[in-house]
Amino acid sequence: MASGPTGRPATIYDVAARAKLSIATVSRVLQGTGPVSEKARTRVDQAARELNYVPLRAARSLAVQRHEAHGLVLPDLAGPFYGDLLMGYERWAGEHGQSVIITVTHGNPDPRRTVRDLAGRVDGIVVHGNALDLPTIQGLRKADVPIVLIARPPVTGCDSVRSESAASAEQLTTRLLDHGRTNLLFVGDPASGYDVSERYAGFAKALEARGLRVPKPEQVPLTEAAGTAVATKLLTAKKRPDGLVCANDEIALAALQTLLAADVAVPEDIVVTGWDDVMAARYVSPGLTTVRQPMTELGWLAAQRLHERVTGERTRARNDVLATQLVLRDSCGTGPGDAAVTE
Amino acid sequence: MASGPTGRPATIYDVAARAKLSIATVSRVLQGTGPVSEKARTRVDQAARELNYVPLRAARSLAVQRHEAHGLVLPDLAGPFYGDLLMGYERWAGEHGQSVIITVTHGNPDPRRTVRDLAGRVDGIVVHGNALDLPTIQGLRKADVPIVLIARPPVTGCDSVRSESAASAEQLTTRLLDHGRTNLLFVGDPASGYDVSERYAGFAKALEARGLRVPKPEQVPLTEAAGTAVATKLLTAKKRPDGLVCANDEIALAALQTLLAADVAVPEDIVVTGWDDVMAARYVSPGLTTVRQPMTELGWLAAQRLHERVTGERTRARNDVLATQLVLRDSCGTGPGDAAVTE
DNA sequence: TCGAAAACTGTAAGCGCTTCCACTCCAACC
DNA sequence: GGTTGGAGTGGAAGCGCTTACAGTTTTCGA
Repeated sequence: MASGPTGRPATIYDVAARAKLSIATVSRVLQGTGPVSEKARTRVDQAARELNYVPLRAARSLAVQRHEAHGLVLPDLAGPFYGDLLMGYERWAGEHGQSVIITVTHGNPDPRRTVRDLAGRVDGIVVHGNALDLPTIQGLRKADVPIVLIARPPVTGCDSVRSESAASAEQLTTRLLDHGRTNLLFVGDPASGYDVSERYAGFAKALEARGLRVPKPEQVPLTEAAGTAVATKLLTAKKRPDGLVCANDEIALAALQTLLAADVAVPEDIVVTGWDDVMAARYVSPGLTTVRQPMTELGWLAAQRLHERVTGERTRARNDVLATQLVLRDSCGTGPGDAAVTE
Repeated sequence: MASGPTGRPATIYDVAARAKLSIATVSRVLQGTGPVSEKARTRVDQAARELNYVPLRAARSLAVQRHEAHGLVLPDLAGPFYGDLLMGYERWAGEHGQSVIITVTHGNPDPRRTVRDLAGRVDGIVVHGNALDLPTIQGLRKADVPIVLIARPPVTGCDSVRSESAASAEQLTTRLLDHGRTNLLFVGDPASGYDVSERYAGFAKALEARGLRVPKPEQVPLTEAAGTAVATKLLTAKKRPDGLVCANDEIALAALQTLLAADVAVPEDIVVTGWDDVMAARYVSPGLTTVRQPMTELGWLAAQRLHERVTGERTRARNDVLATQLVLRDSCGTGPGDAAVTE
């Protein structure tokens, strides 16, 4: 039997009737709240099983004023790291009985409306990068929606978690300078995200520390196509840079490939670095020097922070910054051999 | 002002009071149902904005007996293709006003309970691969939960979508045989998933068609570590295979790398093929011959199929099979040069 | 000018759960 | 033997929304 007497899905009333108990007792058995006799417990369990009873969460949510669900708003889902982020998030959520509802804003005609709708079915929202603009986030705050930001500058009243970017970019750049590079180019648009802007800031800081002029970044999207295009352009440039500090691995890999195909020696003529440590970074040769972010931990932590906010166990905003890891491979010309930090 | 008069979030009553209208009219304005005067519309819109009103979805779900949400149950989130699958799914769902709730079963102590809970908050469920065992799926069917299966053999009463596997595996294997390979090994455990078992079946069929003995598969997990291990073992084997047909790119890439590091020539001494066409497959050299699955379309289609079921616009089960694409690169020794199908 | 239909609005009855409160037992204690 | 109190249970009031139905006003044709 798949349903209640009316043919529609079984409700708590059907279970109560079958167990010859009140719905109050059924609820107590099913939720494990309040005292119930052993007899009641078995009768309810059996009735529920026989009726294939599935409690309607909407009714419970309405009654307890809690959804036990988190909203996760991402700009996109392309690339490997969103998977890791999600994995970390889902792990925490799953272990703590929270559902995760994901929403992608890229390509969405009306993100504000979508997110408002989302807010109505979750206890709090996590926003990654520029999935949402600031006014929208502030609008949610006004409606008292708990919010956690990932890879975004802190906003009053919101928690945030991100991975450290500027210092590692500076460290990476300094390392290239130490090994004799004099004409570095940053590839990737700092405006495409807070984390990217921080990477450029670190890059710039390293140059400034040496009293070097800071070149304008190559403001291209963070895609393989852009990497190919930039590298191609450089092949015919008058004064070619001797190093590319790329905003992510996609750019770096495509550029690297393009340079090699044109018989430019990497790392001898040009060094190339990326960011993210995607799988392909380990498989190209020369191996791509890059920076690994703890995406899984980031997701895990964001879930935890949001839950603290939802339950009210913490009210002061927190801004966490997780450490990244410089991964030295051959593409930067300083090899893992003399590495300060290796993988 | 962020909330109703009581300090708690604003409800439809608060909006109605502020707009000096009944909640019925407010509902009609907000949902765009029924006739409403222009004056009412503006008054409601303004009141809602001033109160930062966020409709509680749980209440609506309860009233309309519909969640407007899909559940997506995945075994895992590691690897790049879940991202693509999700992207496709989310795209369809987003365009049709459906929320997506994801659940990962791998590592979950009590998947049945988790999924039962999920069933209470969605209109239907999509299950990928062996995220759930058959009894659990049948249990959901008994409770009249619409179900769509991805990468699974069809189940009575459920829709399914998957990508073609056996024929492309056969085609790939045949190609290797055509080019003189005589001792192929299938690497990856067919028991790890229906799609993998199909790949092995296609591999076997190609061999049988030539009257060749079908070797037992190397029953290892679909990971880089396994690829490395298998390759390492082969290095010292008495009779080394002259080709590895790997169940996925992870295995293939790791094996390829290991062989090259040991000075085994690929493709001359051993050919290697993978499955999935991950990004790294394009960046290794020799490029990895592999099979590309339309993951995004798979997700997109699954969402559509589920929705058809939920709305009842279709009641007969459908089993869709999407075409895959053989991607020939240098690792299989037959190069893109003489390719029947290229990328 | 009247009447019927159309346009608009409000009342109230749910949707399926949780939980406060009241009530009934019955064992344990003075 | 009466009192207390805890365990177990049921009645009933919501939670915030949608919508059938009824009521009121407006419009428009005859």
